[in-house]
Amino acid sequence: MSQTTELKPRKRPRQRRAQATVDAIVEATARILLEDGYDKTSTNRVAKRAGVSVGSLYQYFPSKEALVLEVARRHSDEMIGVLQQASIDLAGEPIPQAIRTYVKAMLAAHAVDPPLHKVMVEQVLHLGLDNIDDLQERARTLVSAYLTLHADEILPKNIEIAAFVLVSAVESVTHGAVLYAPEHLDDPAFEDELCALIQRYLLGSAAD
Amino acid sequence: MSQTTELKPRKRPRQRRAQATVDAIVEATARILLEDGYDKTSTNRVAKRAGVSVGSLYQYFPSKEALVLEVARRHSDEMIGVLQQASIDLAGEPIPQAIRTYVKAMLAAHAVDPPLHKVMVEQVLHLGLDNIDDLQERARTLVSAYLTLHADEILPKNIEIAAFVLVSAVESVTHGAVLYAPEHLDDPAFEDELCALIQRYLLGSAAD
Amino acid sequence: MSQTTELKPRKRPRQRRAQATVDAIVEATARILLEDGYDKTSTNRVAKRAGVSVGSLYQYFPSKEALVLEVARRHSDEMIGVLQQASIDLAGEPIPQAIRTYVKAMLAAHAVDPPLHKVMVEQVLHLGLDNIDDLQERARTLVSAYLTLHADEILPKNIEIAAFVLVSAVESVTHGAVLYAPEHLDDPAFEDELCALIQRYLLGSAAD
Amino acid sequence: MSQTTELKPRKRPRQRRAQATVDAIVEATARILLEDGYDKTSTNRVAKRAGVSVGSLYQYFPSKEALVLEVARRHSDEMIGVLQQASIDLAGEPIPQAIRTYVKAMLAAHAVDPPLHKVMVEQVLHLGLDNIDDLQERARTLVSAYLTLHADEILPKNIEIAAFVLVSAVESVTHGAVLYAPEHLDDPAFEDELCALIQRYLLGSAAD
DNA sequence: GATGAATGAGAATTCATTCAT
DNA sequence: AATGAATGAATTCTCATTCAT
Repeated sequence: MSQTTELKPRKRPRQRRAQATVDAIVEATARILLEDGYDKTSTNRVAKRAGVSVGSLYQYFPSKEALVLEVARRHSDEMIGVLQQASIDLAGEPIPQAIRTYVKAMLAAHAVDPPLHKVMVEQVLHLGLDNIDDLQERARTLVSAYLTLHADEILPKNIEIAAFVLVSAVESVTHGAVLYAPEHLDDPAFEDELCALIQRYLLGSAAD
Repeated sequence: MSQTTELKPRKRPRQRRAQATVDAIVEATARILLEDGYDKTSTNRVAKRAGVSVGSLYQYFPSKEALVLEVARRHSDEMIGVLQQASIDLAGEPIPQAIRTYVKAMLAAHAVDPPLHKVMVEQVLHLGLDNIDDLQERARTLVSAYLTLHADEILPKNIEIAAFVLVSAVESVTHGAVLYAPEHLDDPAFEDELCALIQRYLLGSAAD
Repeated sequence: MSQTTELKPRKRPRQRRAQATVDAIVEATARILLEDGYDKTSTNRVAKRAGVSVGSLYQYFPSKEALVLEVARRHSDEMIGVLQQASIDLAGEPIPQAIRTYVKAMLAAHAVDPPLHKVMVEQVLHLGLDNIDDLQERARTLVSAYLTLHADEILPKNIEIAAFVLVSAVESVTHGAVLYAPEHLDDPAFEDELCALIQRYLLGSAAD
Repeated sequence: MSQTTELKPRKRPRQRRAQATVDAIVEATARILLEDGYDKTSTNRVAKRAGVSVGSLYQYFPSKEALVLEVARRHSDEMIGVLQQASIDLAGEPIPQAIRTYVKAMLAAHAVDPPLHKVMVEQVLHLGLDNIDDLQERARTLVSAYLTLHADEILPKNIEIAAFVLVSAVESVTHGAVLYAPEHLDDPAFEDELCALIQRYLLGSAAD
């Protein structure tokens, strides 16, 4: 499970034509990953689907893993982008509103491309890429900072554990909904319930 | 991602010697899975490690996937066993105690064999086996039943959503601890915090 | 030029069928090497020519290089066998006769399979196999020992250098004849001339 | 082993800048050849190392082989240059002195660039280039001519064979020293021994 | 029942060479 | 003249699976 293979993209495309090639390759990878999963995603097939030669693929990506990693990175970046946006608003908000912002952001992040997200989690996890955890790590940092600022308003004493619990809980509930119960995602009752979970955890039932 | 391959073990071993063979194969699989991950777990290697010929392996397992699935099934069975045990006690307990029982059970279930659990999740998820979700499904049933019985004592109105949220939250926090923060597992403060999360979610802060 | 690839044969064939397979593979390799040289000797082609599958080839040889090395080893062994035979006779003979024995042996060794020898030297040298030098090394040891015993009968004072010069000279003249002037090989005058070269080097012209 | 590829340099560079480009390419080839051997010497890599584009490389060399051949040709030319120099002196010298001149010249020729020489022999021989033999051929001509002039002063009767034996012997002893025992190259005893070998071969021990 | 030799489709990857810009 | 993106045939090697012994 060690990583001997090179994982970083090989060279930056300089010409516009090259950038188009790279994009086509990455998109083809994502599509095949979605259709048939990691094991059946062969580099030759990706190349053919992208309308380029395998050679071109290897000009920009040193290995199949690097290629898939790039797909993961792009997806992860999009999800993180959504979170980042929220983190700005959130900072100045009072707790109940901040909770709502946070939950909405996590739901929105997971809504970016649920099928792709599912593939990343189920098919690509074993590559050992940290992109997926990236989101949680950033969320943890964000929440930790916020809770520290509001330490005397909340019930939990150990902020580190609280942040871990809170982020894990929201992530997994959201995540579970994406994977197994997508109908919950559009249900406002579901969002409310998640907010309630956190709010009571942090503040007790007083706020209700 | 469709499943064309046969997944069930081929035939029950009837003689004791045959049972020993099967066990050796399954254990060798688990060990190799742990050491090198799914991709590097080849049937020939498993056979050699188990001290039998590939032919024998295929006498009992119709495919590599079936083999890995059996490892997953055994692991899953153990975890579910732990939960089952708790579900008996839990039924008659008042909410705060039931929560404690449930959380302890989930922590215990994840403590059965954390490294193997990690491998199952990271390396084997993509086989599309439902074993892993099995635990959650059973937990959901259990929790759902319990909450229905205590419906008028708890804050959440929609029991289905509540059960989903609660089970997902506990599972993922536990799970996250197993994978990324094992030090939390032995920390009683961590267990307390998880109990607090649920208790306040169900009852508000009154119980504190 | 470093050797990261595994070079030793993978596993000994145990059944007779397997031994036949291995032999077929090695012989096919030699034939293709002779016909088209190292670069065009592909493992798939060898397998097809040997009437087996590539898989079988890789069951016994871990790499293309290992395969070619085995051809070299077998060839080298044959040549060394011829030398070994002579070394027994040679030990007890007086110098002029020993020279004749040695020269005859070297010519015979190079006559084992001249075309294959040529291929080994021209196509396979770059693998860094020491088999080829093996012959010279053994010859050097043999000559060194003999010269030491007869040290007071010969002109050269430094036995190590004398052995080096003598072995190199005979080897290369023989070798050169094999590669570029095969007509010399059957010419008794050529053999005589080689003997003369050594004899005068060791004893001066007295012996003529 | 037939040569379908074009081997001659494509076009003479006319401008000085172009000549510099060609030189850079050839030098880069030599360096990579030295570092990593023939197989790992790719045209793209050579181009990058030379600081030009592959396209430019193919402007001057029609194939990889042609490129390597040019390196060989330059090296060979240098070695031959050394020999040529000696051949002028040698012509008028008496035998013992001529032998010394010849041996010195061969040692000097092999000292031009031993590592490159080794690469040429070990890595490039299989291209079937005759450059390497060039040196021997010229040496043979030179020696043949000299021996013919001095036919009645020497022991060997068959001048052709004598020249072959003599040139092969000196070449291979020198060559062997370059490849496997470079410490001998600077040892005057080694040079003396080589001279002795030839002198006694041609004249008997009288001259000692 | 067991063995392990044999299979061969298929995967990843390279690299000499071309050609549009 | 130069560039470097693109090509794709070809190569090495793996591994799940079968089947004769």
